[in-house]
Amino acid sequence: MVSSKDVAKHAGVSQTTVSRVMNTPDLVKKPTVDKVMASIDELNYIPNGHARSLVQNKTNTIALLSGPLHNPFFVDTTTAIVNYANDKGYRVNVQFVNDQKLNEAYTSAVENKVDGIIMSCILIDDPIFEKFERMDLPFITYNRKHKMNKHFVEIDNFEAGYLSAKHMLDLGHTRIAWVGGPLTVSTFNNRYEGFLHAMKDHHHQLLEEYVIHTDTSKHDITSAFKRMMSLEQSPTAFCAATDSIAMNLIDDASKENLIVPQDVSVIGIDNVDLSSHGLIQLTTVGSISEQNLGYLAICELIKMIENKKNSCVKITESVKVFNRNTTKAIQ
Amino acid sequence: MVSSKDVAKHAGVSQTTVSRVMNTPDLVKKPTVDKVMASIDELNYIPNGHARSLVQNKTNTIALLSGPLHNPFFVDTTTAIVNYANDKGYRVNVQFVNDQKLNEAYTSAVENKVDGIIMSCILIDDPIFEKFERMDLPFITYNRKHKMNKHFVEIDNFEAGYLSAKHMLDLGHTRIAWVGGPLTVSTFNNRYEGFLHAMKDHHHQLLEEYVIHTDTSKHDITSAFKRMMSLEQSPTAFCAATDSIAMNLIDDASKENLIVPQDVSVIGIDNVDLSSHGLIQLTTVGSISEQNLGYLAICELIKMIENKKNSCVKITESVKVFNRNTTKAIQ
DNA sequence: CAAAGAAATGAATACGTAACCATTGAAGAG
DNA sequence: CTCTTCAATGGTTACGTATTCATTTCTTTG
Repeated sequence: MVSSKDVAKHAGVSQTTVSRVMNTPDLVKKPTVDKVMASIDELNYIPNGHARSLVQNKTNTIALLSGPLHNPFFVDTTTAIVNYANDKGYRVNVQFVNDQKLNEAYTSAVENKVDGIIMSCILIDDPIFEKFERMDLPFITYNRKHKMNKHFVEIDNFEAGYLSAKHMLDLGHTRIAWVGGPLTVSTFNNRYEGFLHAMKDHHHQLLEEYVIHTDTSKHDITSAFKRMMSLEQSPTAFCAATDSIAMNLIDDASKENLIVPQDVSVIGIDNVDLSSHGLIQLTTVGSISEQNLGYLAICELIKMIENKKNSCVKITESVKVFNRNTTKAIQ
Repeated sequence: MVSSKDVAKHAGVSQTTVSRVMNTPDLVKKPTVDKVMASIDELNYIPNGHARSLVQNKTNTIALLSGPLHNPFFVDTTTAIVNYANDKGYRVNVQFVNDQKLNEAYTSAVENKVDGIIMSCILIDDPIFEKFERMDLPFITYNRKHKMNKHFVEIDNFEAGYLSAKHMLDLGHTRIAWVGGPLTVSTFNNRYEGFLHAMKDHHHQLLEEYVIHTDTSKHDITSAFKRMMSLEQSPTAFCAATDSIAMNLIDDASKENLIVPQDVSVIGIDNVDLSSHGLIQLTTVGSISEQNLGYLAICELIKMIENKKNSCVKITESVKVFNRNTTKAIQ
């Protein structure tokens, strides 16, 4: 492996000068620069990023701990995050984390001395939160948040759940189901709370069988759908906690030869890019500004890294219903 | 920052012993291990991956240069690649590369001294290919391949294009269009060749206006679609070079109030996960084994890294038509 | 023309780890 | 009891860079 010392020898200068040519060429006389550059080309020299990181204590790398891409929400956020970070000169280490392998992911990120961590996957009372704070390692969560209520970007999840239920109630539905996720996650928790609150505000009694908190796996969602549809009084409307769940439900419905929205109405939350696709046209609740949460978060994270400002980020985007073709008034 | 030297001092041993406790604890007496571990816990010591990489010349990091995630093909492959690599103990640096920023992506990967590179985005006669070979840096391409015809995993693209056209011909279509991508990319090139060959084999004359090689952007595909549909004799069947293009075409059609497959038939290539979704049911051509190309590629890459075997990987998966609901016989 | 200051370069060092070689002490063989 | 072997540990160095400080050379100015 050819190092800056090799280049120095070849060019007849000191290693220091080679380093200067790479980083602060203004401090080096023109002919020297040319000489060194020639040697660099000839020897095919490529600086070693690890050596640099070691001495500078800066890696230009960010760890992204994302949810799985089969959820289109994470497709949108991952794209936004990686592209913005790359534009700003940061590499991104991506991991798709299920809640089990979380600790493994944390340590991998920390060992690698990343400059910052951006993640969706954090539990409400995850102990890692304090660790990061103690380590003075910039980090931010998007979509989910920690009970400490700091360093997050989210949509107004309570309001989203509320609007979701209200939309169905306004359409005259009375048999309204909730298909959500684990309540240990702030997102699902708050959306469900909003849903409940809307039902209560409209003096609407909620059947216990109409509420299922899945583990968000396709399999679990399908079995939830089947269980509800086999009830004597099956739901006519499904409020899904995410667009991903909504799309799974619609898939399930179509495989049972049910037509959406004629037979059942489905509404999601997130307003994922895919939801506006011609074939899908999912009615959903999403940010009014239509700003990508991942984008908002990575902007803030990079600000934190570069300004070293400790200002505490708390962003909650307002939401509205995007009325498309998967919900319909009951006749 | 607390280093192994600090731990050593705190535990009253040498730095060497601390290193041994971390890596080869069998060589250290039990009480010593315990003492050191206690210090590690107390001081909150975390080893520095860069220092390790520097001395070992091994980073446990792989660079993934993927196409953009709005193409569902790359959603599937990225998931497979990242998860498998993580399972095997490798971190993955992901970049979503457009063909312009390719060189930037290369150098970022090389500077970071990754253990290997896995990429989709390579042009047929990309000079980077030889560079990697000269550097003795393990790498593999998936989906696309280089003219050197080495280190790749692909489906039988020629056959895929052939079957795509044949499918439409068998359904009785005569006005068959091709919507593809840049011919500088092996994938598009070979698929188009296959398409042409099928047309020729069936003595079918191809109209020039029925062939458009887009830049694969949504905008470009839409304008291609509009251009063709405004022809006096517009196509009744679209062979799309990828599922992503096919789904865009279907989206365009629906926005012009055309019904697929009643008004126009559309077939894709890739058999992306999303294509079997209940709402989409895209007819497409894909690998018979239904193995994810990204998975196949990352397996091979890690073998190359760990065995240091120079065996030249060439995998071409056979294909078949997955007949779903977006194509229909002409009456 | 001398003094002072600025520009250009080099020598030495630190970053944190793993690996190599050296040393110590204990156990076993003859 | 001595010699050999082995287990356990420590001292030192290398990895490749950026940085600090020192030195040399050039330029400016009174």
